[in-house]
Amino acid sequence: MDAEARNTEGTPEGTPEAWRDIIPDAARRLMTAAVHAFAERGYHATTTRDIAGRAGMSPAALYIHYKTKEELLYQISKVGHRSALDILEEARDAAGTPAERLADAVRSFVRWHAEHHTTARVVQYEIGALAEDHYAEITAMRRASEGAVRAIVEDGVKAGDFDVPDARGTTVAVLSLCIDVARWFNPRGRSTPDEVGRLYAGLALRMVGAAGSPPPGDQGHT
Amino acid sequence: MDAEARNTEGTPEGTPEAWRDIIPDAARRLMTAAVHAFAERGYHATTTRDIAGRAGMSPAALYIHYKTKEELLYQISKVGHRSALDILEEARDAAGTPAERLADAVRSFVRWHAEHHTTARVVQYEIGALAEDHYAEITAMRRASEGAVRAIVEDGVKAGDFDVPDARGTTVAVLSLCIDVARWFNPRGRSTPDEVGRLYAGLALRMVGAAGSPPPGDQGHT
DNA sequence: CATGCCGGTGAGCAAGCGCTTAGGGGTGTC
DNA sequence: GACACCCCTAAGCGCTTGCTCACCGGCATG
Repeated sequence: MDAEARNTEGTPEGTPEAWRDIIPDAARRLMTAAVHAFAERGYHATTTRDIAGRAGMSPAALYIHYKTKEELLYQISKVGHRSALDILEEARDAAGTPAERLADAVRSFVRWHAEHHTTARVVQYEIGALAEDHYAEITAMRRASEGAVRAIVEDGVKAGDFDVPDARGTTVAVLSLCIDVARWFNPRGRSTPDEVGRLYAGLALRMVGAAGSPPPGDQGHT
Repeated sequence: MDAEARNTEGTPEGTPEAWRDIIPDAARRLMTAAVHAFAERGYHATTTRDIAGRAGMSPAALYIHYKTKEELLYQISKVGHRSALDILEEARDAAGTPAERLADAVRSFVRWHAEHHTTARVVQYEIGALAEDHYAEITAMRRASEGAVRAIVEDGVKAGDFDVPDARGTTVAVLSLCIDVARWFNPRGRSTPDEVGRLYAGLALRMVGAAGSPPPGDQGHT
């Protein structure tokens, strides 16, 4: 037995809302089956027989809805990155001080990575298995994500609210911190997605030297 | 062509010092070949023929020195985790204030992940492919790493130097930040391992609310 | 009832996988 | 020269892989 097989989900975590509109039903079932299989074992270690089996279908059924196994990964990556990017762009365009917008971005981005850590793991760690053109497309979305966060950070610097000598490096660090949640988060562990989100929002504010930011975890809606 | 194949190293990054004492020579050549192959394509996508080919040998030669492909991954994981753990424990046991020790830990831990990002990628992202007993052994070393960092953080809290409401969560965040360097670091990118290390040491000090910590990147030996 | 089509299956193909085995060439010892 | 030893190779075994293809039941339509 592989170590990854041990890493099973307590709850199947449901289906991200973004997948509701994937029809027909069989295509969606195959997609969620693929997400769980890819997250547990990795793309290359997952067989098309495994995916089809989880969806309660024969191996051949997969190819009625998807041209190849790689196309399945591509669709998952696209939907996942779209969700993540929406979160960050919404925070970037929201009203409020830079500190509020950064905290909001980190809180919801982290919460997404924790709640949908199965999807997030595939989205963040399996892109290397994409074909060249698909890889380029996804990379563009990732650059857009970084741009959204950097915009908030630079707003804060301009307003004099943040103290950041290296905006680009600090942005990478903040995003990196959020993304890595997908690697270690365990739904049966000590903290809920909400708790991690609030802790991390506070940590991010400290990282950018937000003036008078309270200790991490103390700010928020509690 | 896979996206991973695009992710080639400019310089082959040499061989971590820890591998000097792996003999015979052929075993070491196979090991470094495996590290590069695993880092580029992932464990499951790498074939034994590929590893042997990179080492300039026939596929069968691999099995003279290693029982299985998995044992190769296990040896790499063990050597890599040993190096990383040594770095953190050295910083934990060093003299100096908690702030100095934390900065030192983060700086050298990050530098290791950037300089040896090929090895680090395998060490951090392929452990799921280990067999059950090997996985357990490596997991113990990872817990020890977390313990070393938490010890420094708790020292700082006790001394009144740090302001950390959630020591365990903050420790996870700091370690997570460092580890993720292996995922995004690019030796042909904007920053050197040393620059990232210094930036991150400053960010970590801010995360723990170290009293009077200067802006990240400004402290250090410059 | 006949027809066409959508969404599915069972069987299987060519290729590639991890790993084994029989054997061979170079070197040191006597 | 005979021998043993180590390191390595050529060939290939048994199996799994991603994917295909001939076929079929259920259902709407005329």
